[in-house]
Amino acid sequence: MTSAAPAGKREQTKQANRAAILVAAREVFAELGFGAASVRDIVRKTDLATGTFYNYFPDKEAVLRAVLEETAGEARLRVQEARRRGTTLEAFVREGFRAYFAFLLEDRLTSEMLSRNAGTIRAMFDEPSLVAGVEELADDLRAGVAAGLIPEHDVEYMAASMVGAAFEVGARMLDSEAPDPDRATEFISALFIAGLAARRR
Amino acid sequence: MTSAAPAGKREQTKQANRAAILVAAREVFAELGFGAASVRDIVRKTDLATGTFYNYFPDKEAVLRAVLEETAGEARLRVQEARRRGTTLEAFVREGFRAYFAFLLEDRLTSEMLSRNAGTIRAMFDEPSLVAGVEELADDLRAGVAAGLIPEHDVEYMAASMVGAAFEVGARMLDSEAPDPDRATEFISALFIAGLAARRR
DNA sequence: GCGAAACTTGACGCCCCCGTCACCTTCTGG
DNA sequence: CCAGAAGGTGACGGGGGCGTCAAGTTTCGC
Repeated sequence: MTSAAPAGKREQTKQANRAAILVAAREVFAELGFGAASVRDIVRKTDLATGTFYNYFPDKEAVLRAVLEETAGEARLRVQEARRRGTTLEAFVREGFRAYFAFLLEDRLTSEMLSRNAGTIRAMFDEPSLVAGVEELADDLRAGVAAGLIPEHDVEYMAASMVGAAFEVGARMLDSEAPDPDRATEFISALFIAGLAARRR
Repeated sequence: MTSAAPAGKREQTKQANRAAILVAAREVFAELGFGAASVRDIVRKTDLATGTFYNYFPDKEAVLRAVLEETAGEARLRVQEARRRGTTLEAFVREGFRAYFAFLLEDRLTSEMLSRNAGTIRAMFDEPSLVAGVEELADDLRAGVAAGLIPEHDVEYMAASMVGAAFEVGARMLDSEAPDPDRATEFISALFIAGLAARRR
C-alpha cells in the first residue's frame, strides 16, 4: 500500500472512493451492527451515489470482508509479530497481550466494530478473523512447546482462553475512564504465565 | 412457573402464544442475528397472525428482552448457585465452570443465540446479560476474598477473564464432534486455579 | 482539442417490512 | 344458551431498501 506511484486521476479517485466506502462501512457496522446496517446507510455517510457503491462491492457482505481484511489482518499481524519476538515464556505471553491492548486503544472504531459484530463474523465466515486469531495463537503455542519454551498443554483450549480473556478484559479496559493498557497487560500476563507454568511438573 | 392452576382456556392460549413467539424468536435470532431479523420472520415461524404479535410485544427488541430474561437469567442462576456451593477456591472455580458448560450443552439453541448476538446485546442494554454475568462473578470473587477463600487480586479483570475464556472455550467445545464438558471444565479450572493460587505469595 | 472509454449519478420498479385497525371468532359469566 | 368482552386476523397505507441502467460527466490517449 501507499506505493510510490502517484498514478492518474482516474486511479486516484478509485482508491479514494473505495477507501471512503470502507471507512463509512466501519462506522456503520460499529454503530448499527452488520445485520441492521443497509448499503444505503453506508452510502449516505459518503458523498457518493448509490450506484457507485455497486461499482466497488456487490453487497454489504463483501464490504465487511474487505474491512476485515484491512483491519483484523493488521491486528493479527501485529500481535503475532510481538509474540514471536519473545524468547521466554514470559515474553511470549506478555508481548502478545501488550500488542493486542495497544491496538485496541489505537483504533477504537475498529475495536468497537469487531466486538459488536464478533458473533456475526463468526457465523458468517468459516475462517473468521477472530477464530483465525485463535488458530495462529495455537500454532505459535505449538511452536513454543516444540522449542521447549512452553510446557505441554492443550494448545487449542489455551489459545481459546487467551483470546477470550483478552477480548473481555480489553472491552472492560476500553469502557473505563482512563484505559490503562499496562495494567491490563500485567494482569492477564500474570494469569496465563502462572497457568502455563503450573504445567511444569 | 408451571403453577398448579390449569386456568381458563383464554389464559392458556395466552401463555401458549407468548411461549410460541419466544421460541420462534430464539430460533430467528440465532439464525439471522437480531439486527437482520424482522418481526415477520418471527411471526412466520408461528401459526399466529402479524397483528397478534403486537398484542404481546411492542417490537422485536422487547422480545429479545423477554428471551434474555428467560434464558440468560436461568443460566446465570445455575452458574451462581453452583459456584456458591463451593467451599474451597478449587470448588468455587470448578463448579462454576462445570455448570456453565453443562448449560451450553443442554440448550444449544440458546447458546447459539447468545453467542451470535453477544455484541448486539452488549451494545443495546446497559445492564446486559453477559456483562451482568461478569458483575455477579466479580461479586462472588469479592465475597471469596473477604472470606479468605481466595487471595486478593483484581476482581474485575479476573471476572472478565473467566467469562471471556469460558465463552471462547465453550464455543470451541460446542464446535467439536463429541463435546466433552469435563475436559473443558478441567482445562479451564486448572488454568484459573493456578492463576489465583499464584497470588498467594 | 477531440472522440471514445471509464466512471458516476439518481430515479425507477420491485419487494418487503412496519404498526394499525375494522372485522370476525372464541370464550366466559350469568 | 346468550350477550358482551377478549382476543385473533390479515389487508392496508406508508416507508424504505434493493440492484439496475440510461443519461450525464470526467478522464485519457492521441
